[in-house]
Amino acid sequence: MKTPGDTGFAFPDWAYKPESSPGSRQIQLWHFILELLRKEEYQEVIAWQGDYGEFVIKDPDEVARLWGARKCKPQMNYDKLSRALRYYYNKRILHKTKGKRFTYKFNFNKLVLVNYPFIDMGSGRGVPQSAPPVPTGGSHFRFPPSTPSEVLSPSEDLRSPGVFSSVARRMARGSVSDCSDGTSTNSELEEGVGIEERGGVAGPDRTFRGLLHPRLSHDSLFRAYGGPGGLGRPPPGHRVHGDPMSPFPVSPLPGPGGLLGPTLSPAMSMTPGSHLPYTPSPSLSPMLGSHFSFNPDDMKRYLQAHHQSVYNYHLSPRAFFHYPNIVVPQPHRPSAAPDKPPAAHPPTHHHAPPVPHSHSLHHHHQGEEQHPSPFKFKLQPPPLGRKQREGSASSTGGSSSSVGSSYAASGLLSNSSPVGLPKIKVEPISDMESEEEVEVTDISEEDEPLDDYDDEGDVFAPAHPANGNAPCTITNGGLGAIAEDDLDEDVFKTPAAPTLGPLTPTLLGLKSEPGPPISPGGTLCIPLKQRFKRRWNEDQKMEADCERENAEDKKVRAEKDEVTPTRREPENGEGPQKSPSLSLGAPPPPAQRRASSELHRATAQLSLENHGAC
DNA sequence: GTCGGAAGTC
DNA sequence: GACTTCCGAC
Repeated sequence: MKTPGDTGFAFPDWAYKPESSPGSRQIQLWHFILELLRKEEYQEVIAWQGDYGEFVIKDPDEVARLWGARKCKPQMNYDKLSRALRYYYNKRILHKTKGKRFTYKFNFNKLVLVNYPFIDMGSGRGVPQSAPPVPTGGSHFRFPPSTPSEVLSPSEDLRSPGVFSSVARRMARGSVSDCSDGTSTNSELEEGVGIEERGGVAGPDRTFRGLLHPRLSHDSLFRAYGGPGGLGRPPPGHRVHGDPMSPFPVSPLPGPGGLLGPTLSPAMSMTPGSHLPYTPSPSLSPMLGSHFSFNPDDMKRYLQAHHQSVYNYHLSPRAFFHYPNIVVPQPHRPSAAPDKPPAAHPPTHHHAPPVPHSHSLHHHHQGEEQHPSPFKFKLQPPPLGRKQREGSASSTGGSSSSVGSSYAASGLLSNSSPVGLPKIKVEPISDMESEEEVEVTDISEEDEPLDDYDDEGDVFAPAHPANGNAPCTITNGGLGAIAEDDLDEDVFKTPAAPTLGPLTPTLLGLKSEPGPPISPGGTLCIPLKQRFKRRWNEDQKMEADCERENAEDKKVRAEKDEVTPTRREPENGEGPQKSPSLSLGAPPPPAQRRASSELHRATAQLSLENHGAC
């Protein structure tokens, strides 16, 4: 059985520290697992096994019990604990080793990133105090050296908590539970770290500093990996080509028996293909060559890229908006570099300027649609939603390739997309607006010709004053969501039944445009033109009827006139007093009615000219 | 044994 | 947010 000391399977100290659990003041399960893994006394309970980062829970019940003790959950059992572990799957912190019972594998990529939310990326986000140094600017990201003697002086060896294996050995004692005393969530580990740090660096960011001794230069730190030739060259025997299991284009981790040995975090190499769906970054493409570089800039770029891959499981453009210089290659990894637009990504583009943050991009997007995006995106299009699939099936244009090309060409889901491009769902700012967006899309598809898509606006939406582009404006977040799996179906599908409510104004404004608007009172407000037309039809019909009646009337009158020739006078006098159209029961003489119709017609025309609409 | 949804807790 | 609890499905 391997012990952390034997195998070197030990994580950096930050990984064991509860405060390195972002967003949680309590110890997290993966921390606890690491904690157990590093303690020899629990080797019979849980231990590293197999591939790097892989561990097996030898005694599930005991692990559950320990976990329950730590969390003061006496009812804890392996079923529950394993459920918690399974939640790590989605977080890419852990994954299951299939076919091996009780065997899991850490994804160090994720752990690094979780604990290195570092990359400032211009967002102003600070590095957590508990986080180790990160490869930004003057900081030197450091993975644990293989042995203290390789890199560190004896004093450094003693002081640097970065020498994980030695630390781990010394740490492997004491209680696991913090439930009883409540004084420490990581008692013995913190104790150990504290011991070291008492002799070394203290302070709120002691871990950070502790991991990066001031005396350690970048060169000295990475020469261990770079070999005698300095940076960029692996030592003899070191694997040169990218380890598919490694987060690095060329793994800093040697294989078993490699030069660096297992003192590197066991999980560093962990997550292969499924978690590394692409070559870290084309901007690192020089690293794909025959030498590996731990150049901090390269590291930074790598980690930036990987930051995306891990945090954004499906290369959501939402995140790439933060790092627009990152071009995500298509699956054919080796050709990633040639895929790059040379002009946009010259080799000298390594030292990319600070990438604009999402906010600035947002701004940019809103105000400068006419300008081609300076950012080069090469993102896979989101999976087609149902509606999209149906649409593409029925239409000749809008192939999936055009989706991709539209993404790649503009870098933004630009409204300047030519007709024929697939209609792009724009993620709303809120769920509520999502509903609106769906409506907008539906409307535009069904009721509006493409010509009506607003070239000036941000979305494909009918150019209608009631539309109101505000909710349709693409935000960086909104755009990003296009590629989000979880949104794909929801966003693209046609809502079963539009729910009125807060959406009503927008919906009505959009949907009702072709039809008659609804008056505030709820009655249909028939357009004036239509009303006059109806009136005209009525008049025409009435006129025909009246002429028929008139014929009979004449006949009757002729008969009556023979008897009472003066009876018609008063009847004629009633005519002007009654509108012929309002007095259907007693129609005026034809001439009068004709004059009335003419009057109506003239009135209608006049009204049409004077009034625009209802 | 493993998985993941759902609801609940803190 | 990070589990915990329960549970049905495979």
